[in-house]
Amino acid sequence: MPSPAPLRRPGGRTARIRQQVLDAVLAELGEHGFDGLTMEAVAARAGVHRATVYRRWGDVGGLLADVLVAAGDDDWRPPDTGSLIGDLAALNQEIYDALVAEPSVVAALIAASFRSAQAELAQRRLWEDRYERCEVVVSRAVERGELPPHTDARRLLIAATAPLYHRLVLLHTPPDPDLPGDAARTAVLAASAGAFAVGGT
Amino acid sequence: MPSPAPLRRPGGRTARIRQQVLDAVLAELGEHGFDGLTMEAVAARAGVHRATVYRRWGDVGGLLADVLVAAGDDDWRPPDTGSLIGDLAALNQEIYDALVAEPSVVAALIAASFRSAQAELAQRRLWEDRYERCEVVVSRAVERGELPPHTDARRLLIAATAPLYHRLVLLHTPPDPDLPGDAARTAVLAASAGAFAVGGT
DNA sequence: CCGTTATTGCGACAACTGTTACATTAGGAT
DNA sequence: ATCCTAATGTAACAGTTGTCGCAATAACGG
Repeated sequence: MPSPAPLRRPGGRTARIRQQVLDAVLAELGEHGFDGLTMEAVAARAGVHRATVYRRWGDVGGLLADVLVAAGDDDWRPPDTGSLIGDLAALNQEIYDALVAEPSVVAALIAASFRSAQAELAQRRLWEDRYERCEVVVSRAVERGELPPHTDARRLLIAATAPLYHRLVLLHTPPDPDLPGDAARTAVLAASAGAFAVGGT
Repeated sequence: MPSPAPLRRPGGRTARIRQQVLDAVLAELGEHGFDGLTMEAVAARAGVHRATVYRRWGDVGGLLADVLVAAGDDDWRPPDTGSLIGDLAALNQEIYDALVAEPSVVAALIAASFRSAQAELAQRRLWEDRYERCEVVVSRAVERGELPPHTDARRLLIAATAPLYHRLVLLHTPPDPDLPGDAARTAVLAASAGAFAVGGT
């Protein structure tokens, strides 16, 4: 006889409460930013008792981790504009918009990844997923003949997007509308010069 | 009669206690990372009463901000290897070493900048100072004829260093010894292609 | 519909955090 | 040396945070 199922009850109330709590987290995040995110406030806004939130999510990091897991369940796809520079510029524009939003939920999630191992792991998985979905941008460019074969897609993508995160998230420089396009153009130039060639080709 | 001096007493005991506390912060940071940094623990290790730390620094962010201010008072200069690629690679190697140290004080300070406006401001000033000192690397390369004049030094430096921070701090990918050199090489290729040209030249 | 029990609500509790008033110490000037 | 007072030490305090045992509720299987 197989083990008679773990006897979990994810239906009805449990699912409803999870949704209420995650919504409350996003709302609190939007209003008070990450620093203002308290277990107490989340529970109150969700109309749930403190103890419930503590029991199911443990701490703020657990809450954010669950939010990140839920955020990964979408059908996002990278832009498809017909050219590499266009795709990268559009992708960077999306990132830019998310980062300069006030307050930025994305920035708050990044901040959270420094305070909780759970959130950090969820964050890493989400990012891995996003970059993997983006690799098609590079393969399409290769097919169009814009790039040499054996181009390291990941390194190219990181070169294109890293300056955005670095300036807006770490350096906290004031937003510059040229940033997305400039970074995209720089990466394409480097790629054309063979900066991301892999193997001995 | 001019105002008779603010009547501060920065000498003797006050200076000594500041040093004790800042040392304690770095020590705690090295042992328990940023999450383990408590006002209580810092005070205890410094042999000072809690109330003193609260009065002078306010909170953890204030402590880190003061550490960052103290960290800026040094005579650091960027590497001078004789070539742009060499300078950037050496610079990136310094950054790499600081970021992969376990535990990394630099990473902890970055994390702190997300939790405290004070620390964030101090961090921004320190970074501004560092990047400014690095601009000589670019001007030397221009003088040597390695780069066209009117090259945007700041954008070049950020393009060279951003991938390091992005991978190691945000993406948390495992350390790769090739990273510093690869990022430096990519930036130089882009620069040679005129990616950072400024003005109409 | 009924019974089992996972899940939540509830309230009390200890531990921790940050503040305050007052006493004590020591820097700096005369 | 002596005085003034800035800076620190001390202890008590309210507010917050996280945990626990127990009662109430509702999901799931029959």
